Amino acid sequence: MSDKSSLDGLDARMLAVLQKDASLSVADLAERVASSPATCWRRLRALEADGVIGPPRRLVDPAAVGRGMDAFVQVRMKSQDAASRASFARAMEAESTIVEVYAISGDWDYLLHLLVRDIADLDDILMRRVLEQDCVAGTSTIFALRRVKHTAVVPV
Amino acid sequence: MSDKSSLDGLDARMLAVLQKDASLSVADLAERVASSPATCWRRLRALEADGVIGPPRRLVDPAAVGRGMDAFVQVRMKSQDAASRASFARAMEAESTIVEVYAISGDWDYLLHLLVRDIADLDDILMRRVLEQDCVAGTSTIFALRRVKHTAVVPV
DNA sequence: TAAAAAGTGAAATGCACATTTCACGTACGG
DNA sequence: CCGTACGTGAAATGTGCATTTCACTTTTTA
Repeated sequence: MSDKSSLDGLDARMLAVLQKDASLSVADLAERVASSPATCWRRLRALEADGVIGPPRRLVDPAAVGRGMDAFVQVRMKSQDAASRASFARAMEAESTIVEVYAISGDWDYLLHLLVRDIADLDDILMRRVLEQDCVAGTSTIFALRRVKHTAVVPV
Repeated sequence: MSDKSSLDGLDARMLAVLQKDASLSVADLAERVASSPATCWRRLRALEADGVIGPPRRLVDPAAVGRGMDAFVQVRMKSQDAASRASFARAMEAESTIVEVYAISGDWDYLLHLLVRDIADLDDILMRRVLEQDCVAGTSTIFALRRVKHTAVVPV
């Protein structure tokens, strides 16, 4: 897996299509990428087996379910020992509102991406799931005023 | 569309499943959420029609295609007039490596999320697509050392 | 240059699956 | 308390589609 050696032009074209719409039949996909159904079917299975693509998924529009606000929270830790990191990671996993967590370079230790209902919601989660952690020293919050661009498409 | 009034428990259960795996047949989905195929099929179509969910998609693992590095770039603008914003937005759309762009509160004007091959790649895009813009005053880059959590699942 | 290995595509196969129908239960408004 | 309107689910329907086979082409390697 993670074997990039086998990514040729056809794979790239297939991925470009499938990242945007995986509802097409193998035959339709084949036509779009100028290949045959049999070949596309085999490539598709190979991409799955190699872990390049996951199962088909239905992404939800956050705004349509009342989670229209993006918030980013930078976190500084008191200490960075293994126990603290593990406990912090566990806390992050437990909160579904926190959709992404990165360990980062620079002044802060972590960057969190949250999908919240409103500011009150954010405050609640910040208090209850982040600041409560005794390994956390402090945080800084950034609100998104607007989504200028938002895509789940990885460039191939 | 964006009509949250109609989101009941069954819809929520369906969304929870479909966000993770939309490969199931309507019959299998029905079983998972304790409902009937006919009802699930109708709800599914309604969720599509309301714009709550998009078409099925195959998400790509960035690391598996040589885009294993997440970078975040904060951008400050010289001015925030409509022309600058539009031209900046256009530049962001044009670069597929920049997967997310938010207009943000705080010291900076924009937050960019990039999926890059390596630091050289990031530097190249920063120079060519961001700093070259004459509406851009300055930037600050944050590297992700590690993905602690990463999900495309919007909490329902 | 020849033989082996890997990939391709047209066509055949069968079955799983979306979609519809219909009768029924339930909630709501007057 | 009754009628309308809406959501439900079991069962029937046809067909669209994944999957395989096989002969062929291209690439590799010795």
